[in-house]
Amino acid sequence: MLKRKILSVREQIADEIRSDIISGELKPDTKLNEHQLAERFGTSRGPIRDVLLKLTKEGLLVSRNNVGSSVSRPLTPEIQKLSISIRRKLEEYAMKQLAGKLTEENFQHLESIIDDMQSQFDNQEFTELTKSDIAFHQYMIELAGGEDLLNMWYPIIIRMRMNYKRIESSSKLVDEHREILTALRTEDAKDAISSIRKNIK
Amino acid sequence: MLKRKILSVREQIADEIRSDIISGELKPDTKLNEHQLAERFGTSRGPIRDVLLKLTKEGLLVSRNNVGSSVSRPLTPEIQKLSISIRRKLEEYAMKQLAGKLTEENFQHLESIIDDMQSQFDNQEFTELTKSDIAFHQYMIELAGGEDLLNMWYPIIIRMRMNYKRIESSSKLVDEHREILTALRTEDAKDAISSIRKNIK
DNA sequence: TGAGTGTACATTGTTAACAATTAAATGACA
DNA sequence: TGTCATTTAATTGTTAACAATGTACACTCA
Repeated sequence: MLKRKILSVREQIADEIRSDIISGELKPDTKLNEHQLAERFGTSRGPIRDVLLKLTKEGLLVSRNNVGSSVSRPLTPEIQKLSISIRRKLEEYAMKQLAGKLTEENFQHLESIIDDMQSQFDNQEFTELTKSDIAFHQYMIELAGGEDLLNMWYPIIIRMRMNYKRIESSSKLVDEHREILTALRTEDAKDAISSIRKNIK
Repeated sequence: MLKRKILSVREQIADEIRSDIISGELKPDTKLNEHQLAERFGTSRGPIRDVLLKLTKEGLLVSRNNVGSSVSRPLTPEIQKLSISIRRKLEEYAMKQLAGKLTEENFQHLESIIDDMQSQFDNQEFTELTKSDIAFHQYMIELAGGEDLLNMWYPIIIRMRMNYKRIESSSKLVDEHREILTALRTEDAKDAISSIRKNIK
């Protein structure tokens, strides 16, 4: 049985603003007005401030005291490259922990995400596809290292996605993820690691 | 001339709670009560909530909806090891950027931090010493990669410091930092990288 | 006795009014 | 006309009251 995750109001608001940023709907340097956001989501400014603080800590926003929050600029190519190498290290670690250790329930969950990805790709819903991609890796990260690993991983990957274009140019993405699952079924971590290496670039 | 940094009320509160956590005064699993904290710092609960959210994003606290925040447990040895290797990657990157490129003003600032460290070590003020240690590296990280690099680096190092004991057992710490500065004066990044490698363990 | 239910309390979540700060617009003066 | 001071408006920061939620304890009933 698939357990439905309950999201708090603030988490839902955060998700929506995150989507707007990685989809490019909110462009870099756009200033976010607390009052306007409160109106848009039908809440007071309190929860909005919480969300802005959270997104700032994730690197998606830049905040200045008494001035406000605005959308971050994309990473420089150097930092982007560094981020990729760090993401690799984190996910290779996760693969090593998980290889041959996933339950059937885990596989089912991951496969259902891949199914989502397939239909999102077919329908050219690239923002949703990006979110599914993140969800897939996030699920494994959490399984492998819990909240601590997630706390290291998440800000890095979410920030990288701000200048993510590859997803529109390649149809191999879904296959790559199927390959990761196949590799994880074996005890040997080497296959898993090489499959994740292929996927992260 | 040394510019004095102005800290907002919330930043000061965050600093103090951070200190309490890395010093061990606030032990793992201790629950933080918003009302009590508000009273302690003479503010309302609003700013306190902001701080708790920030520290949660840094990994020092764990929060559950409608329940509250409590101090995180130390990292497992595996994750700690992984954190060290990532921190190395980040700081080696910084060294590569900075070698031979620091201004005299930069050196002065870093040397003044080392002086602080020396006197804190002499007076056995280990919590303050840890904070100076962080400040030293943080200054370089910010110079090398700005806010983006800092956002990746900070949660990792601050979380690691929760189980930091080495600082009490070694007197080489101050010397190691002097060596880093010496290495940074040369153009060749290799010395800088090897000196930072020695320091991070 | 003990599983389940209900109630009271403590704590977090939300709201709207108010204060403080910043950025923009206005006007005075050289 | 251009620069600087002053005022004004918009925005963020803070507060305290109120609402919603979760926890702990007492109670019921088999």
